[in-house]
Amino acid sequence: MSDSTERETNESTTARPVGGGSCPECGGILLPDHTHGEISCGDCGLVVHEREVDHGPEWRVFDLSEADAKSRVGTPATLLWHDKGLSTTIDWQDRDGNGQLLSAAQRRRFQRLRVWDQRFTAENAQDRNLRQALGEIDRMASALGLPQNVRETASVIYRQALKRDLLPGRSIESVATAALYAAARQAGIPRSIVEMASVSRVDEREFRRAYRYIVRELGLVVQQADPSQFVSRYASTLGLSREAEGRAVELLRIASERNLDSGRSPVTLAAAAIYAAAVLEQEAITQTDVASVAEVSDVTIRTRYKELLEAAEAVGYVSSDE
DNA sequence: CATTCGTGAAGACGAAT
DNA sequence: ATTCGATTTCACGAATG
Repeated sequence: MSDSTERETNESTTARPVGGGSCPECGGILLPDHTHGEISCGDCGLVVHEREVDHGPEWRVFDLSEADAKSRVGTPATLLWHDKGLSTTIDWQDRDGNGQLLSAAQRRRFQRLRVWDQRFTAENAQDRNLRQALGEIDRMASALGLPQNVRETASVIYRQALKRDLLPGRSIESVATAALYAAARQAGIPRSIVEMASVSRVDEREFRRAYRYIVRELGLVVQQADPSQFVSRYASTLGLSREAEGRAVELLRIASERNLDSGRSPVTLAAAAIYAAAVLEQEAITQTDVASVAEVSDVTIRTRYKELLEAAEAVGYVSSDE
């Protein structure tokens, strides 16, 4: 786990741009985005790392996802492999109930039956899995007010996790939550980890673990959430003015210029900026109010909002009084 | 009296060894 | 598996208004 793990609060991981290639999910053309150093599928919009995609005839992988990378060679037969053939219900031996060998014609016949048997059990199991997951994604997305396109992206991510056999050992619910969280961030309308956990049936810990896992294994590119994306939502539930909201965003911009945002949670920064902006606009809200809306502690707001104000003064955005 | 401020200790987490 | 560093939180008391 060297370079592909990305702290939620950190900058995006590096990826080398490349042209061509096809989407591992839907087979569409991959489009390089040079400004972000990432690649996305022109058809389904999935964002993937270049690192794990074909770069030529050589297979060269630098981290521990070698097995996954190799799994991309050859036909995608994962549909048939969901249980690794461990639960075959038709005996593999070409013998009848008395141990006699079957005739050639019967052997062929049973061979076909086996194939169909596996297809049915595999597809049914995956269908059930997918149906439940999609239902959960829909439910959580509604509760969080996330639009349809985010749900679709989440379902694409979930399908890929399912296809890549990432589900065993993890609950459907945790992966569904993780997929939705990632999709919301990719769409630029993030929800906080706490918000996700509050509508999910799994706790924060489990969902975070699943999220790390699928991001790493799927090579998902999820940019750092912009703190200002939380501002308008929190500001409006607090009943702040447009002016205060604008100031909060400006404070965040200044903070980011001075690298005050590295290593800090976007939610914390947003909360601090909102409070600082309210002070500047002389709108009466308490640290506790902001803390409860953003679901961070008031202590953290204290430590951050002063930093923001200092930075703003240094730039001359506000004078030292007020 | 409510709110804000300051501080030390503690928990959690990712990164590195 | 354990350590390390940074961030966030908790708990408390003092200051402010």
